[in-house]
Amino acid sequence: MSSAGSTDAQRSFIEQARQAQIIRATIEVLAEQGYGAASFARIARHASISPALITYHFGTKDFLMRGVLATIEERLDDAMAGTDDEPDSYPDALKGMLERFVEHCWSHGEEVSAMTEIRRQARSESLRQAFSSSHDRGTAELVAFIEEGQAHGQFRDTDPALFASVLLVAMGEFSRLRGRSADENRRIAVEWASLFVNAISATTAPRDPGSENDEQDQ
Amino acid sequence: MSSAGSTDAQRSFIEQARQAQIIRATIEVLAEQGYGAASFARIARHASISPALITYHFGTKDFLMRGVLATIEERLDDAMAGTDDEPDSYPDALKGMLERFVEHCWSHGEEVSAMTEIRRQARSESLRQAFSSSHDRGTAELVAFIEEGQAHGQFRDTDPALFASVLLVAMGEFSRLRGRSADENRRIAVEWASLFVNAISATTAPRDPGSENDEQDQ
Amino acid sequence: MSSAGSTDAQRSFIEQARQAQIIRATIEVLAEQGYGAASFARIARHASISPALITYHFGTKDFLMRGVLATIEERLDDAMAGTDDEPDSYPDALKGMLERFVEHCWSHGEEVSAMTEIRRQARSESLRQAFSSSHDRGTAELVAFIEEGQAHGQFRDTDPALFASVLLVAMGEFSRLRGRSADENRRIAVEWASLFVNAISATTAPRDPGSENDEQDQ
Amino acid sequence: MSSAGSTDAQRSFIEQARQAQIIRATIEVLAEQGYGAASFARIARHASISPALITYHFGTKDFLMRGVLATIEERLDDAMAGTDDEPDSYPDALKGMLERFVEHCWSHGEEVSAMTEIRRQARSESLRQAFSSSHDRGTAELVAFIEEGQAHGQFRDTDPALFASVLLVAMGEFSRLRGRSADENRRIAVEWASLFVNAISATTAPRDPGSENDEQDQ
DNA sequence: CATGAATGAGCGTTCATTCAT
DNA sequence: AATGAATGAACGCTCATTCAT
Repeated sequence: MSSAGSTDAQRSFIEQARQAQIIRATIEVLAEQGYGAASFARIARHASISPALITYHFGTKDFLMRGVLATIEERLDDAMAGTDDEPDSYPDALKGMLERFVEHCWSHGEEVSAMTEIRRQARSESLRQAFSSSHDRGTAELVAFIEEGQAHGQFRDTDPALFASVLLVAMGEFSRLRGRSADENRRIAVEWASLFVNAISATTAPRDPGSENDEQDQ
Repeated sequence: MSSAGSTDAQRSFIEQARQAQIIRATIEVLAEQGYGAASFARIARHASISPALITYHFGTKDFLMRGVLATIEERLDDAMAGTDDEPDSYPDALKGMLERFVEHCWSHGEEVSAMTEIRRQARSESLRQAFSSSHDRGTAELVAFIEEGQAHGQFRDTDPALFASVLLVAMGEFSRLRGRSADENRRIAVEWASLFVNAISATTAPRDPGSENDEQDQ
Repeated sequence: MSSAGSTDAQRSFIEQARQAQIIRATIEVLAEQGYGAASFARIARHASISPALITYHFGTKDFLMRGVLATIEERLDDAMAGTDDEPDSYPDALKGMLERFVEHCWSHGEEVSAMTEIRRQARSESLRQAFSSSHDRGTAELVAFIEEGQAHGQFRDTDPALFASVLLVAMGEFSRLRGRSADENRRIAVEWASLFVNAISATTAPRDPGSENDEQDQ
Repeated sequence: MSSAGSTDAQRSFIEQARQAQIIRATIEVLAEQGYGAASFARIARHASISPALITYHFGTKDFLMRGVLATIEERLDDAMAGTDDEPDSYPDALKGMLERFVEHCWSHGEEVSAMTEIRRQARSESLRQAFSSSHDRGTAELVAFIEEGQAHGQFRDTDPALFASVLLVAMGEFSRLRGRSADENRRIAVEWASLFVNAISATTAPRDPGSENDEQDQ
């Protein structure tokens, strides 16, 4: 920690930088050309390095993809975490979450595309496990959230697991919806989010006076 | 050999039969093992023919996939066409359409899975065009239908193109939602369809004067 | 059998010819350059074909090596089989066997060298099995033969299994012993064979009158 | 760094220690996993060092193997040297030599295995030379010894060079003969040695006084 | 003295495609 | 109409070796 030698840190730095560079190149190739084109040769060409360097830093293609995946999911989780101030209602909370997701899709579109590519095509057991575990976790959180909202009468009485599945699928495909301008993108985001918020929100006399009390504890 | 007149027809018949056989085998391999495994060798083994025969009948892999696609889409279109008796309302019409779609997904699951596989993985320009053109056509029809429903006050006033896109994406991914029993599948189908019908249907007294205030807090 | 079409036979002929050619090339590379150099690329270059053609005909390197092995062992077994006229005594029978072996080593030296290379280096389970089964069979035959000779008092009372092992090892390495001329080779062969015949033959007054009767049933 | 005078010696010491360590690790990998697995990476992992360090100390793989070989042969030569007290007869001397060899094979089995691995697989010119020169030297010594024994009438009148070759080959392969227990090993060793002693010794009533005329009938 | 970083060559294998038959 | 034979390109991966530090 206090040792003068920067060798360790330096080495670590180089390795981390290389790994980050390779992961970035992999994401770009995945997003632009698809999983089928994401060979070591193409990724390496994209990063202006030798294909063997990828093996050197990641061992196998499987490890590379897992590294890519971990990076992407970490950033996505961060982006989805949201701010500290709690929204007033469950629908608002859902809306906020969806909008944060949309925001991240646009600011880090390549990552989401790449993640989708890996999910769709990866046949290795370890990758499938990685996906199914993160998918299950995401589904579980979403289901719990929906059930809470239903308990408060703010969400329609529909099957939470089904809605969660549909929503997650829609999120997985959202990056395809792209407008022609930033403004249009913004409008699309808002409408897209409200589409699902509407679909799940309780309908009859929603949010009208007299039922405000059920929003207090959220 | 026997009758000169039947040569042409015979050839044509044999050719069609072969192409159909190959397409069937391709669909099965795509659905069961994924695009990455759908090599000529595997398809040919599945059909008990020689790999060269696929090239002979389709020229390139791209043409094969386009042929597969055309076949699948044609059957899907037929299935979606519906009966002649018009439903009473636009929401009912939408619901009927979605249910026909779901029905087709289950009765021809392999085809829909295969179509999804091709859409996801195919990177050739011609296939992308094929997809985007059929997507555009589908979107256009759906948009027209939604606009009609909106004009009749039966559909909520949302962006028709966006809703169409979301719905088409959801349909493309629907085959993933699969329950554990036939009964559960039926329930899922009904809920899934009504989810989107609800999302687009005009709510009772939607947005009429007196409830405008519910948009204020977002 | 009587069908006019020669297609089947022809196809089979081409395939057999190619396989034989590849096996021959493999044997040559193995004998001249060793197992480590016996890559598909080098074998193919040696046979003036494409490396992929080896995979086409043999599937995997393991299958190729097993094919090579089967060919070599078949020819060796044929050569060792000997003639129909039985020798007079066990030592003579042993001597005849060893001389036939030596003869084959020189007329098919490359094959024996190649077999040795494969045996030494092959790490695949299937190849090891192939070798150990053929080795066990050879050992068993030899042991039985020695025990018979011992029972007739013509072989020295030594451990048959040990002698068999030593002899098999010596045979495996025999191809290294090579003189400078055909005559010298012939002399070496005779001396080499008699070395082991002497080592195992019963010493005290062998084959002198009075013990002739024990040679009758061999 | 501390004392200028010890730099040279220190370097030399460290260098020797490193080289010895690497050679040891190489021998172990060769004996346990075979030549094909003896890559720099594996050797280095076995020695808990970096692969580059091997190149640093030995330059090329060829030099490394030559170093390994020299070490092994030196130890083997030491072991074979025997004690100062001369045995009574040439057969006894041969027997003693073979038993010393066997002893070394068991106490330094890994080295002998490693040597065998290198001999079998190494194809570089320099290594072949190293082997053939040591082989020639061994043969020459053995031939001289046999000729001496023959001159004293204690060894059978057979080709000394051929016997030497056969014996050296048998020694090279001896490490394969391994029993299931220490006792069995001891028995095997004795029988193995006496097999060759018998094969070369003058036959009837050998070595006892008054039977020197027994060389007539062979 | 020692190593991490990096690479070009080579490995066995799969692939879509060509072509003579 | 159909296929076996054949190939070049590409794949993920390991290798011995180089070099800056």
